[in-house]
Amino acid sequence: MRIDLNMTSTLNMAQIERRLAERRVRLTGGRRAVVDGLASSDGPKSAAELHRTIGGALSSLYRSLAVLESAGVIALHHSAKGFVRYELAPWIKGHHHHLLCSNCGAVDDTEMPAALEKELRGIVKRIGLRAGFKPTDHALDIEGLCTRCR
Amino acid sequence: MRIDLNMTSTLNMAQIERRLAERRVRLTGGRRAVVDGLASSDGPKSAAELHRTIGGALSSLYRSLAVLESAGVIALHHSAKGFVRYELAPWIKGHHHHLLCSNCGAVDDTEMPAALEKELRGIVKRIGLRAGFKPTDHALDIEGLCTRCR
DNA sequence: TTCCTTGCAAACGATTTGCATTGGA
DNA sequence: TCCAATGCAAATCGTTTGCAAGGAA
Repeated sequence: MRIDLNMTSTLNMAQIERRLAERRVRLTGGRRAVVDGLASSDGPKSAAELHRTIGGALSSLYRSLAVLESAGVIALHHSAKGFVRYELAPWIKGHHHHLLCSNCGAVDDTEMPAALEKELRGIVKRIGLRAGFKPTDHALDIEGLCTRCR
Repeated sequence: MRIDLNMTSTLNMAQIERRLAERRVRLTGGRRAVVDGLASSDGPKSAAELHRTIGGALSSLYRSLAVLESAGVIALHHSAKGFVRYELAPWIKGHHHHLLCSNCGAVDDTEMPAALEKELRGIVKRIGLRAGFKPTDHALDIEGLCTRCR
């Protein structure tokens, strides 16, 4: 489920720039590299993976990630194996779920058809009612074998 | 080394003992304390939380966790905030999902009614078909406000 | 005895922080 | 100019490992 880089850089990049400007957060070279790196990815990327393509000081990368996260531009994802990965926030790349390959460790995004997503929201809502819990978000991780490994 | 014999079910404990015996893994005091600590919990516990009640050396606790995990008695859970928590394996406590409170950080287990769980399995299966992915397991984390915080 | 487990301390890897330097508005 | 961003090195945090001592079979 590859995100179209051009679409992201034309349509969404303007939104990202506006959001950062509103919060007086500068979109520096390093930060833009992070956004681009994540926008052109099939799924969430770890700090180390980003660092491999971006270069520069690791600490600066972490600082960029922290700034972008608190500005709501990127989100953290914790894989089943405990790896921390980063991805563009849902309002940019859309609500989606993750396919985790138990063989090769790959994490891929998957957008669900609206009907399925609606059904899932219904389930979440009903669980909330049952448990006296007020759901605001949900994350469905599916583990199994990816296209390449099965 | 404090050993708490507050086990949820003698039945489960017998199964656990049998499984460990089969694999020639000794159920020592420290390991039993881990199992008891997890059995008496409403949700997954972090190593630090377990250590607070169990005592002893932290490294021994981690070793107990590793042994029990490779014996299939406990499972790891990575919360949305990146905290690693441990819980009894699904074959002991049943398949369930997690309610994550975004206010107080609590993680609670929730077992879904069979009908809902079946519906969820259906969704997972259909996503797998769409993406050419062969699902073996799934994890649904619901974020929101718990009973106490909402 | 001979494994296996434990405790302690040191090592480790990922991430964070202090501080001096650089760079853009 | 001035404040924010960067690089580097040191510090920190959770977790793991080496090794010697303690216990059970």
